[in-house]
Amino acid sequence: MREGPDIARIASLVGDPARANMLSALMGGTALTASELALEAGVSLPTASSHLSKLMEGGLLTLASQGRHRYYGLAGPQVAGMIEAITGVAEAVGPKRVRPGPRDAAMRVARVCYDHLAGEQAVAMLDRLVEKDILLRNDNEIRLGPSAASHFAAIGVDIDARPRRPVCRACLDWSVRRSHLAGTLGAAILDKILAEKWARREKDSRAVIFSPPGKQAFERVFLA
Amino acid sequence: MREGPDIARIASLVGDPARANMLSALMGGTALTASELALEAGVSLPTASSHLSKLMEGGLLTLASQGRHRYYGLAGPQVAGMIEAITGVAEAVGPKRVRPGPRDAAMRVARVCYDHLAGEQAVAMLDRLVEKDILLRNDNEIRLGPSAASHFAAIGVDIDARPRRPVCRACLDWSVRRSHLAGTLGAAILDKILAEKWARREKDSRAVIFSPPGKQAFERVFLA
DNA sequence: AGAATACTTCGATAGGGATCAAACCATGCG
DNA sequence: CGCATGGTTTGATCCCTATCGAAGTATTCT
Repeated sequence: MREGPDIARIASLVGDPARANMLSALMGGTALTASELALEAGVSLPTASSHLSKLMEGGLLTLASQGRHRYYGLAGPQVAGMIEAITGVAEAVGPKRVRPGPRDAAMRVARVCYDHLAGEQAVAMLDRLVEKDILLRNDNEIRLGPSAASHFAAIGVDIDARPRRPVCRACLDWSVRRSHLAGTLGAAILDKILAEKWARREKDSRAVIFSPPGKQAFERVFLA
Repeated sequence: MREGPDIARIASLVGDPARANMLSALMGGTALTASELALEAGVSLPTASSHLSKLMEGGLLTLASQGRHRYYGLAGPQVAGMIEAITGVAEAVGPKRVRPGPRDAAMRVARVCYDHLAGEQAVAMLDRLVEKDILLRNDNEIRLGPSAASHFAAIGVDIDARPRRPVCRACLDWSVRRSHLAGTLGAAILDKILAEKWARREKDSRAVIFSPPGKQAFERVFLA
């Protein structure tokens, strides 16, 4: 018998599909609420809550209460590194590499990340917004630039005046490994894209499909 | 719902105590047989066998058949890295740091690693043997030096002439994070230590306790 | 060939944990 | 204050899997 650090305990925490999904969702560095995580994991709220207590007790998560919202986040970079390592092995040994079908390709280009846009398009958009000093970025912190208010007003995107969660947030893109824009502004932009019918959501998938004219419009507004 | 690499599957493989113990035991880089791993994990042979098939199927292990012996080893450095990462988190969040009792201290000094000696004493011994060119070490590969035969004959340790497993092998020490000597030679030396009654095994523990004169004898023979 | 060793498969059991519905707290809004 | 919303707790169900004994297979030793 072998003692030492209880590695089985930690691994079994990650070993449940629901919890694994939650942890993956948190890999972006963005803290999420219990409901969001329940949605992400595909389980009911009580089940998610139970899982979250276990992850908390296991020391894998931190909790930040803001009013009636409780934001769960990864406990630290060491935990993130562990998830990374496990993900790496899973990718390597998972020869279930069904050839990336059209939907997977579409997912890389643009998809929904809970309430905002992710994928290559979203990464490019954030790059451009920072380049034009509309947003000011300092590592993972993103703030509105001086011209942000007028800019977003001009293109018809509402900036939440008194938001309950951050307006801007960097969220690490799973496929591109670079950040895209989350937060209420990210959500508002996705709303705009869907409202203008520049793109539609694929049924039962997170993929977001741009129509040809929609793509042009999006690029003119956000990538110009 | 979230797709991507099946991280829960991999994590749950590590998440069982028996399997976690096996994987920890294999972290030294030394491939072990099913019986050895069963012993290490504290389960019966059939149970161990079942776990090993699962680990194999999960792609975490490799199998090298040598006659009626089947040596299981970690599938590669990526897997080892993952175990390392999990171990790191487990150590960090495990505030169960009961102050190291006397048995734990003894474990650090000297303990049994299946059939050979591990711990500070064992690490020091390997260092000294390499320093004196009795063993020749190249990273994780250890060979007998020219004077090895006469040296070990002189101190009464038999070197297996036609061994079924390697005579020398580097095994990473859990507590010291440096290598000690495994293989048939490592086993023969442990035999010698116990036969000469320089030390005794603690009951129900891997700790090895040297008597004061035994310690002197050991140091004269192996650390001089 | 026969005995012994190393290991796996089969079968049955038992226990743990994941799940959800419903009831229960807590915070914010009007 | 009440009502709605976000979250947790409780309780009951059910499936999954870890476990071991016993029997089966393979390889080496004599």
